[in-house]
Amino acid sequence: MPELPEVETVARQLAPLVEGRTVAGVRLLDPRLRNGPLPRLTGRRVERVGRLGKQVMFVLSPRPGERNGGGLWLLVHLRMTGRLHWVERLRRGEGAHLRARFRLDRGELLFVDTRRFGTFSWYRSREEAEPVGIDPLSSAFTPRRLAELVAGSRQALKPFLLRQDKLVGLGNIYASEIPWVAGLSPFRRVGRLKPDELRRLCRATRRVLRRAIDNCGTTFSDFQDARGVEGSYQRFLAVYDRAGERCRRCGARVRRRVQQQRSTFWCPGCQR
DNA sequence: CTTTCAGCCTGGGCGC
DNA sequence: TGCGCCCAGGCTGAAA
Repeated sequence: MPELPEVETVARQLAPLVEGRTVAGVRLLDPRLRNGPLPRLTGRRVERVGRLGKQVMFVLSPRPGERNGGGLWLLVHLRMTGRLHWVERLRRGEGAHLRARFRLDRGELLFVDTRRFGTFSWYRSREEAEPVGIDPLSSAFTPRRLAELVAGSRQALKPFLLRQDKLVGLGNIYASEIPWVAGLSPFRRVGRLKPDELRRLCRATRRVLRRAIDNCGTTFSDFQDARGVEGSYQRFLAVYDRAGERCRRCGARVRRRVQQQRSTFWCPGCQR
């Protein structure tokens, strides 16, 4: 479920609970999580918890006493239903869909994932871990840069926004919300957007994401952040999951259409 | 380059 | 209550 704001929320809430802690033990309960032998984590200190694209990033110290050993960048991709949950100690009833446990010197970090799409990956440097797409909240994301990304592309706006090799972090909800805020139709060919429209798109992207982060993300059925608290951005959703309802801006009926196998929501009245 | 399709999983909601 | 279908905040690889 998580897109950039939800992942950012998880990382921010996990950071004070986990940073500075030392890994005391790891148990992978789902063999699908391994796309290779996981390096030894025991004894490493969690230096930092953050977000890299749509993934939660754990920067781990070298193992004490290990020769030539360096730091480790562990990325957790939550995909659709993954959740990272910090607990003082595992209680009964928390075992459902538990896929991995990271025991710390205080508390425990649980990875829970109903649909089992989530993945772990690890790298030896920040550069290696860095995604190719641009982070829309970074200073590199400008109308000018956006113009370069869309140059010559015939792709429709909404599918384009989902491309992680161009922009990292957007998913199906925000890829519908952003065009609404920008007043652009999700079916517009991105290569044909005018400079003024690209500026609006750029600004809308940042505004939507910032506001979503300020509200701890969007919560539907199964998203919970690190403490089990829910986000509240869903009350700001203008079009997503609102097919048939009135557009707050122009009063027209919001519509839904399947675009590249995924639901797109938009207002035909004010998105051009 | 772009789109479509199937697949990876599990569960909730709906109509009958 | 049960069954079959559709839906789901992500992504990949193969094929058209």
